[in-house]
Amino acid sequence: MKISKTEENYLKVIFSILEKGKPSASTNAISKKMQTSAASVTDMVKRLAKKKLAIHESHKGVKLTKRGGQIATMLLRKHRLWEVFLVDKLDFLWDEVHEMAEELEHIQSKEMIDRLDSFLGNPKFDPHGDPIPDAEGNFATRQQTPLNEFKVGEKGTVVGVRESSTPFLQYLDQLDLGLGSKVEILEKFEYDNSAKILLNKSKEIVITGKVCLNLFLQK
Amino acid sequence: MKISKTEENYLKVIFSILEKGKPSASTNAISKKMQTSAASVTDMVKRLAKKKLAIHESHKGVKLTKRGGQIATMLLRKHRLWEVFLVDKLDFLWDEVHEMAEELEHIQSKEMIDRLDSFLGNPKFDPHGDPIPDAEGNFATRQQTPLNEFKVGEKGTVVGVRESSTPFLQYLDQLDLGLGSKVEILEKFEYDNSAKILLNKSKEIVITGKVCLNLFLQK
DNA sequence: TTTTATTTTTAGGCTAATCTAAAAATTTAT
DNA sequence: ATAAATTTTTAGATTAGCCTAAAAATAAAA
Repeated sequence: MKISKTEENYLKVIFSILEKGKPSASTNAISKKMQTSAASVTDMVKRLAKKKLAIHESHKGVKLTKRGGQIATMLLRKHRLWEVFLVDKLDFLWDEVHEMAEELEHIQSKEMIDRLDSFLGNPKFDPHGDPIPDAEGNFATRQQTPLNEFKVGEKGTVVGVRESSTPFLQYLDQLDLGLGSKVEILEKFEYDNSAKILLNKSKEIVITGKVCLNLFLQK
Repeated sequence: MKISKTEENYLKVIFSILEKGKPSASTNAISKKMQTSAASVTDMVKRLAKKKLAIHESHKGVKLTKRGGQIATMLLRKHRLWEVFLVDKLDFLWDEVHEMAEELEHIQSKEMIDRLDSFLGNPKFDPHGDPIPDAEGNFATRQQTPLNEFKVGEKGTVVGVRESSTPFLQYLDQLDLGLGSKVEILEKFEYDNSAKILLNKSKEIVITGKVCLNLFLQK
C-alpha cells in the first residue's frame, strides 16, 4: 500500500504530539501544526485509519498503530540523517537545513538511508541534538536536563535544543552558545527566570528565561 | 509560480524528445514515455502552456519555452549529480541508482545542489557517461562515437551508454565492459552487426549489434 | 443543571491530475 | 482525391486533498 507525502506529514505531526506524552492527538492540535482546517484533518485521519496507520474514535482524537508509529519513526530517521549530511558534508549551518530535510525525508529507499547512515559514521544525534533512530527504530537516549532546572554552581555541556526554529538557532549562534558549549551557572534571577552563566570557561553572559527553557544540557 | 512534480516530469520528457532533434514533441510520444493517456497529455500540455513553460499549437505538438528548457536542464543536473553521489559516496552500482535519482531530482534548493556539485568535485559526467549541466545550464561536450561506427583496427575507450536500463547495464557488467574499458575492433560481422573486440588489451569477446549500437566510445 | 463556548464532524464544493469514450483533425493509402 | 487509419482533442467522470459553512457533540461556566 502506497503512502502519500501528505499522509506521511500527518503521521509525523501526530507522532510528535503523542511523543509529548499526550494519550491522543486532537483534531485541533493537528490542524494547528499542519496549517490546515479541522475539517481536512478529520478527512485525513479517517483515511489513515482506513489504511491501518491510525486509530480514530469520533470526538476522541487519534493514536497511531504500530505501523503508523514505525513510519513516523523512519521519517524522523531520514530527516535527521539528511540534516547531518547537509551540515557535515555540504557545510550548511544548523539553522539552514530544516526545510531541505523536510523534502529529503520523503525519499523512499530504505537501502539508501541505511547507506547514508554508515557514510555519515552512524551518528546518534542530529545537528540540533535530537536523537537519530537506528535502522530498527531505536532512539539513543541521553541524560539531559533543561538549563532552567540547573542550580547556581552547577556545570554542563549543551547537547540539544527544545525548539529548532531558525531565529532561535541564529540567536544561539550570536551568543556563541551552540552544541558542545560548556556552561556554568553563576546566578539565577527568579523574577524573569534569566541567568548569568560562564560560557566556555571564558565569557560571562546573561541569558533570558526563554533560552534557559529551550536548552538541554548534560551535567 | 510553483511547479508540481508532475509538471516537472512532463518537462523532462518533452525535453528528452526535443533533445533528439525533433522539432516538436507529439502528444503520443509524450504519452508513451509518461505511461499516461493521450488525453492526459493534452490536458497537461495546456497547463504548461498557460504557465509559459511550453508552447502548444493544437495538433502540432509541443515545444518548450526558454524557461521550460531551463527547468528541464536543472532537473537533469540534479538527477545526474545525485547519481554521482549514490555511486561515488554510497557505493551503489550504476544500474541501481536511476529510481532513487528520479525522486531526488525534485528536491528544490538550488544552493544545495550547487554545494553537492562541489562536494562531488564538480563531475562533468554521470555514472552512465551522460553530461552534467553546470550551474548555468551548460553541458560539457565530448567527442564520442557509437561503437557500431568504428572500423576494424580502430581503438577507443567506453565513455557512455545510449540506453541506461538496468538489464543493459548489468549485461555490460557481466561482460566487464563498463565506462573506461579499452576496446579494439578485431572483426566486424555484417550479417548481424556483431563484432569481435579485444577488451582491455587482454580478452577477446564477441558483442552483439545491439550492444555496438548502445555504447559510446572516445577514439 | 442548563446555558454558553469550543471542538469535531458532516455536507457540499473546488482544483490537479488522471481516466475512458467519442468526436474532430490530420496523415496515409488506395 | 477520396477513403481508411491514426493522432489529437473534447466531454464527462473519478480521486486525493483541500476549503467554508453549518450541524452535532463535548466541555466549560454560570
